Amino acid sequence: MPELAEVEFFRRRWDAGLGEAVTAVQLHGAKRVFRGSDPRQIAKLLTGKRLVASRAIGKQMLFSFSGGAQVGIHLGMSGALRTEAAGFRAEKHDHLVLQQKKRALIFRDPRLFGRVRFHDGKGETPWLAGGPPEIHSAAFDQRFVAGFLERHRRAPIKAVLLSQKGFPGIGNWMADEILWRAHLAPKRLAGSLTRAEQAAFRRATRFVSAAAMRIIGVDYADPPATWLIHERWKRAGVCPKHGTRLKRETVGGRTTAWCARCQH
DNA sequence: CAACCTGTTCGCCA
DNA sequence: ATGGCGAACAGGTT
Repeated sequence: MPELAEVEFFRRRWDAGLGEAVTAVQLHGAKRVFRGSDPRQIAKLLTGKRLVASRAIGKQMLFSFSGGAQVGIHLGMSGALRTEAAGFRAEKHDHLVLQQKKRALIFRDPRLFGRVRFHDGKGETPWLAGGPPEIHSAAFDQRFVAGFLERHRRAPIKAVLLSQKGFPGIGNWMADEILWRAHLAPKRLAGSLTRAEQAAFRRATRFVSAAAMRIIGVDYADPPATWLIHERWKRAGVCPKHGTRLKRETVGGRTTAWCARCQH
């Protein structure tokens, strides 16, 4: 499920434990999700520490603990965060459980594409350094977007929009939603956009991100019925605007749905 | 049973 | 060196 708005939703679920100490850490060690860090070190250094802050950068979440320890979580394709009552016993796909006095914070990921990283707090977390501007930030301006499109001018716009180095947090459904709203066919080469199209594209990217954060990020509510998301996975999905049957094809390596009448 | 999946990374090629 | 692309990863769902 996780694109930037879903990431925001899951991050907030763990915020229930802000200010409180971790009394015990349970993990299923040697799991793929811990690749790149030692899960036993995570357990050792988090026990007794308070969860003091959290934030998200694109699809990457960062949880900060007293003493400076940082846990980075990426939800991959099927990851989720939730809370359960204190004393919760980890089930099959629960790779990391942080017990607190009043609740348990749980990371579950059946498909194991997600990832848990750990940093002891000395200096910047290396896996976040030097990333692109967040979509909602002032630095995500026309110059940045035009420059990124130019750099990837020979790739389809859909593939470019999925690149986390240019559009942090955008995933497959948001990309289709953005291109539909910007009236751009997914196979258009990124370098072929006119200045006006570039501007519409950036506007749509910001709009879909902001609206999704508001709607899905807060309580996982449904986007308005006028959005493409409700039609794009249906076998016989139609354009919300005029009911034209949507096209479906693999573009940029992912299943892509678009309206040939709206998008050129 | 086969196909499909809201993501990333790797190796190959131009 | 840089950029584009297909395969691989894994398990659940349709």
